[in-house]
Amino acid sequence: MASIKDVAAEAGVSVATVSRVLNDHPSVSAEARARVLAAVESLGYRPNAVARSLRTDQTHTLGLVISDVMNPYFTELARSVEEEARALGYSVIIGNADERPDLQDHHVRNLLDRRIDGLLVSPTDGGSPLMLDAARAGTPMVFVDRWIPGVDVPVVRADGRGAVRDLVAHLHGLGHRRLAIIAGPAATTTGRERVEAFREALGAYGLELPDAYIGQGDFQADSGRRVTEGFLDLPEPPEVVFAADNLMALGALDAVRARGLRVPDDLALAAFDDIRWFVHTDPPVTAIAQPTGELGRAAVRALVDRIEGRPGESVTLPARLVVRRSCGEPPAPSEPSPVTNRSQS
Amino acid sequence: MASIKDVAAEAGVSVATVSRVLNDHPSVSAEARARVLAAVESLGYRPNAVARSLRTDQTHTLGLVISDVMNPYFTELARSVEEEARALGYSVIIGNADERPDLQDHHVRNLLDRRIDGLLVSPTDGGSPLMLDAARAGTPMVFVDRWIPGVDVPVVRADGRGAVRDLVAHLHGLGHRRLAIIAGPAATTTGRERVEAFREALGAYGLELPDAYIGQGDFQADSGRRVTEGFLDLPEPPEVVFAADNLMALGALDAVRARGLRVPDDLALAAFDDIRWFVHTDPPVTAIAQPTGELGRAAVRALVDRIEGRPGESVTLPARLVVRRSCGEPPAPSEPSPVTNRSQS
DNA sequence: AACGTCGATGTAATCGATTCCACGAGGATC
DNA sequence: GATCCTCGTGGAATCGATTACATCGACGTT
Repeated sequence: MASIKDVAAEAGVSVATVSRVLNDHPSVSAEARARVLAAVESLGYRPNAVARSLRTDQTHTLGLVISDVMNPYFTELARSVEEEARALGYSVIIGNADERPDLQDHHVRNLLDRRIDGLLVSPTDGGSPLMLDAARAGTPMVFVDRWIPGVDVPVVRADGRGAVRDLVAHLHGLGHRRLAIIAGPAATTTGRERVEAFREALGAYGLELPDAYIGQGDFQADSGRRVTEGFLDLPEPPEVVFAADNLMALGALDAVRARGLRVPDDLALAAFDDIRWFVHTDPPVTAIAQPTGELGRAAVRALVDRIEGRPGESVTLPARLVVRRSCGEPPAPSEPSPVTNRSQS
Repeated sequence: MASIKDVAAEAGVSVATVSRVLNDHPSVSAEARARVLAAVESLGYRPNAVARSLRTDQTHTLGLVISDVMNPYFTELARSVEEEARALGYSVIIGNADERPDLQDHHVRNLLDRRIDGLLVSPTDGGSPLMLDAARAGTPMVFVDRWIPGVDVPVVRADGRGAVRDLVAHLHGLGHRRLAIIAGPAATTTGRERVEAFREALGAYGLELPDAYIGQGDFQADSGRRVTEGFLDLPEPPEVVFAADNLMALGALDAVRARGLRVPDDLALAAFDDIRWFVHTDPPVTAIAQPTGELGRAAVRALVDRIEGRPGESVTLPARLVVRRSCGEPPAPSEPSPVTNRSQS
């Protein structure tokens, strides 16, 4: 692979001049520039990003550590992050923690060793010493979706409180009174908050959230199945379960189906996180939709602001309820299929 | 951030000794080793991977360029790739081409600039000059899922021919005679092969695949919807559509639903790629399942073999048909729900 | 006692870029 | 005509590691 020296030799100039051409510094003669460019072309030269990074101490790379790539929500987040980063001249290295704190640490360490310019994290747990140290040491960092309280790092996330209230209103309106939740890990902010929001919203209707109706999940499908089975075995099973993420909702669907029961007749279901497939499940699932793409983009902007010396602000965007049929009663004409075109009728 | 010099100073030895300790070379005294380790600990020193890569000309990093992160099939592939790579001591940088050749080139260039040790590609098109050059220049490379004919690069993929034959047998057995396909881009091997396998399998039953029943899709949901609408508008619409990937199947489902029609009564549906959600769609979708995880792992092994100077072989694994209800008739007891437990009856 | 060997260590070159500094030529200024 | 910029350029230091080579003392062999 050709290096800058080869280009310099080919063009009959010094490496300094080649470098100047490549980084378009003003003081290079048109003639030298042309010769360098020709040499670059003929050798198929591409600057070595490793060497450049060593010298400039910038990698133009962002690290993104997400909790679970197999979760469509995070996939979409990752995609929007990469898009926005690319637009701003950065690339992204994704680390998948699979909801495991040890793996999360592995990736954070790896990214730090590679001297990424900044780190975007959706923490799996309450925060490992490693991550806290990195934040304290001044690594530009932004939390997205989930965060760690007490750390001075901007947070970009959705506030689901309003949407959860809407959901509970919807459920109450359908006559449901025994409402249960499949919670996420208590070590995560989203795990705790969604339970709290749910409890609060129930309170507004004079309803309780008994311990037996709080199932401990881990944001993975299997836990959703296990918890749902537990609910169904209760002497007085709930009428509705609210899964704190889409994978646990999938697990709940598995459990209900395995018993030969039906949603929503035997058990109603709602989920946090809306994904495309929820439109086509049997029945379509009522869900709380986050502005995922916007979150990813805002997080990148905040991080790049930090990296480039600007403040970098926290952002909170509202989530919204999308009513479908999994809690009972057809949505009336509340969600007509967007593709239906009745203009010619 | 502490460098090797700081460690050397703190331990009272030269940088060479520090480096020897870190790479556990034999000839270091126990005493020196202890002092270095203590200094490393107290400074929280971590070697700079950028500097190390520059010197050793290895990054211990694999590039993975996939066609579409939002496609669950590729997500699963990416996950297994990362897992196996990690086990072998490599990290992975993922580039998402979004089925766009220009984006694919962007990522390949970026990865090459970063001097990744090897490249895993699932090409979006017939092969850009950039990728062909890289292969010719000796960059360790392996194609996964899709490939480019005429390039001397190992290919790791699934052979769907047998499964497609099984599918056609199943459809024929259900009485379907007018079978259509939503094809992938002709520029991709999987795009072409699936059509060919389908046509061949039909031939075995004396059935034709007329041009009108070949819809041109691009592996994205929207194209599946568009093509399906076209099929439904035909004077003689097909009885079955076979989508060449899961996203186009999702689009087909959208189209059928938008018209107020039902699967499989009005139109039967089958898909290439099996994903978890297909169990819970309305109706559950009959699909061809690839051994995705095994493909990802085999691809990494082949690539690492190449990188480390061993041959690195092509691998072809069989896909298999998973019958559900989207083509008509309940699966009889052919696919009992795996969770159903009738031991106590 | 002289020599060779071996183990532990340090010095310095190197990887491929960027960038500070010095230098020479040419033009403007007085 | 001397002085001073400005512009274009090259030389060399630098980033943080790895590693070939040199050095030196201790020890074993004859």
